[in-house]
Amino acid sequence: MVAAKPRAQRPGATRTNDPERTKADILAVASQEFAESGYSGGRVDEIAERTKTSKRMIYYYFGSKDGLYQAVLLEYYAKLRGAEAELHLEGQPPLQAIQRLIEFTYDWHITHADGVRLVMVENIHRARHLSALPSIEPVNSKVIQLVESMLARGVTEGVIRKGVNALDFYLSIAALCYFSVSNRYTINAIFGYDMGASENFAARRGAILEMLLRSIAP
Amino acid sequence: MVAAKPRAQRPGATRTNDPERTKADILAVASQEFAESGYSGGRVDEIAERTKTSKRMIYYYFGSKDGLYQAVLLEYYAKLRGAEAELHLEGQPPLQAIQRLIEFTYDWHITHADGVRLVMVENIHRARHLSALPSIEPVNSKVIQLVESMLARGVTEGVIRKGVNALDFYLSIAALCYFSVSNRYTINAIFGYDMGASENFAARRGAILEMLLRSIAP
Amino acid sequence: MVAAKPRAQRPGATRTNDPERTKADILAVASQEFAESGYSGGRVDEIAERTKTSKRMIYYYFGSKDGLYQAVLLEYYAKLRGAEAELHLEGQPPLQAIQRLIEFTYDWHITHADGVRLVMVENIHRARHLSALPSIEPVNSKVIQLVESMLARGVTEGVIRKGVNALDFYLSIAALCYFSVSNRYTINAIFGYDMGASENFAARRGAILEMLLRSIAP
Amino acid sequence: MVAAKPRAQRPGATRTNDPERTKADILAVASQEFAESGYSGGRVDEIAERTKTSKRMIYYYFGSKDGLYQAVLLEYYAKLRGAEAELHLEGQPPLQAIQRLIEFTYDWHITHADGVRLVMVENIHRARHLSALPSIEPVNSKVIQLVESMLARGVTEGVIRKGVNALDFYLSIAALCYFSVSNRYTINAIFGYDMGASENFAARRGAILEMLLRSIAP
DNA sequence: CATGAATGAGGATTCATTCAT
DNA sequence: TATGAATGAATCCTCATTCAT
Repeated sequence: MVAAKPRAQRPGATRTNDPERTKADILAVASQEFAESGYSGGRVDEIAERTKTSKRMIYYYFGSKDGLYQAVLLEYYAKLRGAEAELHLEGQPPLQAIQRLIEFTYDWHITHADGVRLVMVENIHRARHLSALPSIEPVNSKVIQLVESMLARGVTEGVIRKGVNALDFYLSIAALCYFSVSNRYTINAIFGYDMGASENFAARRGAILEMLLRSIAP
Repeated sequence: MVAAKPRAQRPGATRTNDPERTKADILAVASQEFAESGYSGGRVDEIAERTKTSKRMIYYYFGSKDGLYQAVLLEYYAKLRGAEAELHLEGQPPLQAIQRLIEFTYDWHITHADGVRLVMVENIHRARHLSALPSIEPVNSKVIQLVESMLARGVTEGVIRKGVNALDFYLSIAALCYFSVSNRYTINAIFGYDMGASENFAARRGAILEMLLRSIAP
Repeated sequence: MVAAKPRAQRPGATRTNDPERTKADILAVASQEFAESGYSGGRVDEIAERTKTSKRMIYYYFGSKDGLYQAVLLEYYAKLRGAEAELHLEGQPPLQAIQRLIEFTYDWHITHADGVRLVMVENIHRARHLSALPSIEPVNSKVIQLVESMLARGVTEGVIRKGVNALDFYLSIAALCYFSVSNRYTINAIFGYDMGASENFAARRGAILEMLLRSIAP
Repeated sequence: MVAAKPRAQRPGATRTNDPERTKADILAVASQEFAESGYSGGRVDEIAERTKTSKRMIYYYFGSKDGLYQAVLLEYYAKLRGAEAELHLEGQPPLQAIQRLIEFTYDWHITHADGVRLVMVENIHRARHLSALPSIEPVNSKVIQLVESMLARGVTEGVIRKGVNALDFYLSIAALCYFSVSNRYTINAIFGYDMGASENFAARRGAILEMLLRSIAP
């Protein structure tokens, strides 16, 4: 007949027979889609189309759009916590460790814009999906305790002033690093400055680092 | 002949015949809806239902969902810029002016969570609607120049260190104040600390203020 | 979570699972609807209701109202060209072949009033949909070349006068046969003569045939 | 938002105050609109916008979309009949009169494509509006009687063959002339020949004339 | 495991028409 | 006579999801 194109699947869809690969494939595409368009704006059809498998598999593996989105979130946080753990800050001198943490946090956000967008989306939804996660263990972070011990050591060593609250300090690190990515577009529209442009990376990184370190100096 | 005759009006519907009120009513409801559910998740039907008028009027005045959303954005930014202008920071001593700006920015975000959410939504859309606004004048801010002159005066007076970049400094203010609202839910889910809870307002406000002021101290 | 679960199917709805039948069913109903009410006047809802399937399937198979209408057009022209090809005029004596073509054309239009109406509708739209058809091949006709060769043979055999242009002659055949159906209603309203009434078929058919044959007689 | 609208004008203030002009203006725009988009496709809003007056006036003068369309139809037919009457064929020699009628009919259709389109639209609607017209007198034509008398005189004078039916002959004239305009677009799409292009006017006009005259030659 | 067909319930948008002034 | 505001009822289209095989 004519232009009747019922989202048919690709004829040569290779039957993977590798559930883990299939799931990872779906997850990767879904992550992009949700990061790009939000939860409501994300289309299951679209995800299915860009996936090597069919739409039915999404439901087979993830149950629902909601389930898929949760899986995407979980994967993002697991990856982030994994990277944090790799830092091995415990053994390092406090100031150096703190500097490393700030730089890592900045670099992570800059290189994981999609993740930042997922977090934005999730906050729009008041962390509904995150809270509904069966196990938040992979999401939980020990970073606060870590910062606490680093600050304490720094105070002892006389390189950090007394009275810095670890939670407050970490939230400030997160805020400053996150904002560069999260608000890139509105800031650019209003102030004509693209925080996300690569030529501005280093400067903004330095400014954030300096501000944070000065704020805890003795 | 093929007569299609509209019925009487909705039972309790008051025919305002006051376009400005009607538009303002729609805008207020729409602002809530988009802040709550995002652009894609926001429902025109829902907005119409919570409005004194009908869905038809939304299209009569705003043309489309897109147009309505743009109007909502514009209104938010106009309100923010208006409030900024009311501060009259120019005449004040530099440190005091900066403190005032920081406090204002923090308070504004805390008391305008819906606005923060709109900005989040708009960033998800890469500021597409903001950029498409016919007149961005009400959106543009002179705050950077203001900060610049305050910093300069502070340097002259010896109360602020040299080398602080105005744009960087303002972005940091914005980041720290914005984040408290924008990421309230994910932070709470992960760290068990509610940045948005009223009992934490003052503490976080103080921490931010201290950090920012220390970072520019001589 | 936000589960939206479709109910059971329509009580009497038979799930065909036979795409070709489903598509053909939709096409048949749509053809009637568009012929009856035009493109703008044709209602997708109405088509869906008279179909064995649901409105959703129209979009599943044809993508849009436009796509459906195009498919209807294409089907009509394919049918017409198919019928033309069945005539096998090549082997027949020229005058007989021409007479056969005229009679066929008249009869076709008389018995395919809906098709004529579709062509009217399409001309109102300046053949926009026809031109946009991805494959116009089934629409293209070889009838002009056929008429040309018949006229040539007729001239050689001395039964047809020289100087008759094939395209002009065929357009006249088409015009005379088409008009009987296309303008049936306005002509009847103005002259009180119903070209489409069955008791007038034969007379009009004879008049057209005689006129056309006389016009090419030597 | 915009400033409040001015009050209504005082009765008798400067205004058009020329109902006939206003009506004619509306009618002209409506004629174009309906010819372009058909009855269902024609938009009252669109007509109002292109008119010097407001939408309300359309309803004031014509009552409804239907009434407006009827008025448009009536105006077209009145104009056509008026032009026919201007021909004064009665006094002329029969063949010359017939040739004049054919040429007039051809030229009229070619130069009144919008009228042809209105007739197409009306036939799609099975002349429903034409039939519903309160007075069809302006629509009725005496052309058949005219042709009848011309044919009769031609037979008497020996320049026209016996047995030509006046109604049939006139319908053929109409068909051939009308088709050039009505089916311009589909014919062009299928055969690649633009009957409506000015460079093809004369040729098609000649072909039609020759065919019609030959068909009634003794 | 896999797939293509199928679907109910919305979702945004448009239309002719009337009302208050 | 004139107009801007207002509206109910469609109208086209989309979405997440399930069924038969």
